[in-house]
Amino acid sequence: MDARIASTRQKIEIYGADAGGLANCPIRNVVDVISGKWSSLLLMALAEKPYRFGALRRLVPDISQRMLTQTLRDLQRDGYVHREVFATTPPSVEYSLTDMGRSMYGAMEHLLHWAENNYPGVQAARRDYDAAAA
Amino acid sequence: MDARIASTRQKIEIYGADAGGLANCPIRNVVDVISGKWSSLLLMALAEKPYRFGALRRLVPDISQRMLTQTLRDLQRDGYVHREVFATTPPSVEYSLTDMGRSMYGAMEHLLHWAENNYPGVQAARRDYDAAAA
DNA sequence: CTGTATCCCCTATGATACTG
DNA sequence: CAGTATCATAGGGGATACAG
Repeated sequence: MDARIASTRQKIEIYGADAGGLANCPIRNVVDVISGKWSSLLLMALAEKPYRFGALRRLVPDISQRMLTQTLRDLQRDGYVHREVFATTPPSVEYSLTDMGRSMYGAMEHLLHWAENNYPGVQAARRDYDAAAA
Repeated sequence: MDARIASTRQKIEIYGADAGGLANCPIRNVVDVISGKWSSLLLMALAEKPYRFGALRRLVPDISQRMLTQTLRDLQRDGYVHREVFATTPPSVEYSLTDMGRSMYGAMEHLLHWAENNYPGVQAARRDYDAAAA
């Protein structure tokens, strides 16, 4: 048997069923964060340069304040985003990618680019599927 | 202004706010599918070789039949997975990656590998964050 | 300016039972 | 074997109001 097959099967079995179920699956733990409704957009923004809270809000106009706060906190908790408070009046807070955040973004960037370049193909497949179903 | 910044800002503004909101965002449309609870695991499996329905079920033991069916159908609809029915008795169905599926998986693979290799760092960041909060 | 605190809804997922 | 149908549930996400 191909070693790669055994390897992947093992990974799936390990992370799929046993202790803690998927809770301990690295893939799940990382993908979960970037799969939030706003995470990829915010990571894209912060990959360019640091932004303040209000600036991010303007950049992603239809995000609610609650979700902006929460998504940033989640990204910070996992070590992707650094939060720095400046004791100005009124206070300002700047968000930026950590080294780990940049590293992770470098890995997910491939997928984002694929999405942009191949979206027409996905749309076409979807149309075909829906047409066949009708 | 850096052209890359303008480019990304434009993307975010385009996909963030206007016609249809995020509904027409390529990134969202692609990431949504792979961000399902089981999608990445199933894509990993099918990237190795084609599998039959029951085999996938055994490979990912804690997926419900309902979710296996639905996830596979979603992946098929977007053109990542091919579904082939064999007129045996009882009938058997084989799932495999399409060319587009393999292409997409090649792009997301970077992230999956990053996750496996850097999960300890994420866990550490999480511990630190939680410890500081307590 | 940068958040928290509530309330509410909707969708994703699960459990179970049934079918060609 | 490979699904579909139905019911139930938890949590993600939005709207709004309040606070340091």
